[in-house]
Amino acid sequence: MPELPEVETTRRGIAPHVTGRRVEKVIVRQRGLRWPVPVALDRELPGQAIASVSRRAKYLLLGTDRGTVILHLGMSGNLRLVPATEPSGKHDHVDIVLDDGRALRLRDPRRFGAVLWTRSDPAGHQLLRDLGPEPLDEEHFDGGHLFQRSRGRRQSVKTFLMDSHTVVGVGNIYANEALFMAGIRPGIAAGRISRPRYRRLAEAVVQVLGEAIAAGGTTLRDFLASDGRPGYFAQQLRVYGRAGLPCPVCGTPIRATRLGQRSTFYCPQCQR
DNA sequence: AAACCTCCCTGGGGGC
DNA sequence: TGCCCCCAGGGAGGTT
Repeated sequence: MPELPEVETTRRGIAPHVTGRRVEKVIVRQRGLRWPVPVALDRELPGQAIASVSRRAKYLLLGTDRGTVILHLGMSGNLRLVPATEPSGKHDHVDIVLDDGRALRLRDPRRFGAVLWTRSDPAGHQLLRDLGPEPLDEEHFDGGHLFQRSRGRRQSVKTFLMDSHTVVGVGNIYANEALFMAGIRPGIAAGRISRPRYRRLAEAVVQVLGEAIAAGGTTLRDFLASDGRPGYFAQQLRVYGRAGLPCPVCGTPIRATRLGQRSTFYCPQCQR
């Protein structure tokens, strides 16, 4: 499941190979992703040089002089660099063919991903403009930010943390992990958590995302880095998917529950 | 406004 | 072996 670390792993993998390359053509085999892949992409991207590969939240942005490709991996997507002649598989929906004989290939079995094209500043795009701060941006994300934003909120702290208006890029896996590391029970009302505890939570978010990026992301089923290799962070998960197994700190069996329609895992001893 | 619900999609796994 | 049903999940968009 691509969360921020998986998208960042992908960005780092493709950036050196893609930056400065010219797009030869765009092949769209399946236009029906989360939103239809716009025809303007096939019309306007070919001939353009890719000037930058950046990330905002879980969106990858390929910048050119003429516009920006906005890419989202959804829940099951991966983006790999392959020889352009490599036969496409069933769920290989879009190829961006480069001038060196390689292609950026989007595979996304569940088709929750997106490939969009915008001619104007992507930061002002409807999908990006209302997003909260980047978790790895020390200037805008810290415990004080979480504390301030959560005042008066009665929703659970886990749901609050996964809301992209609070902070971007923290999906279900890393929300579970960060709350464990901070010793906070996921179901507690966001507005009732103290400033010091939010400082610990912000630190845990930064730590777990950093660890996951260092491990190349988490591969549960579909995620592959741009070179086709899986991420190895799944082996380091402390609570996610570990219902009934011993807590890595105290040995108490991990509990599973649901919050906001999402599977939730916590240690009843370590998290209060 | 905040909080909750629904929907998009496919493959894998469990039950029978 | 095969069928059916449920579940996973990001996040926009709608409803209460």
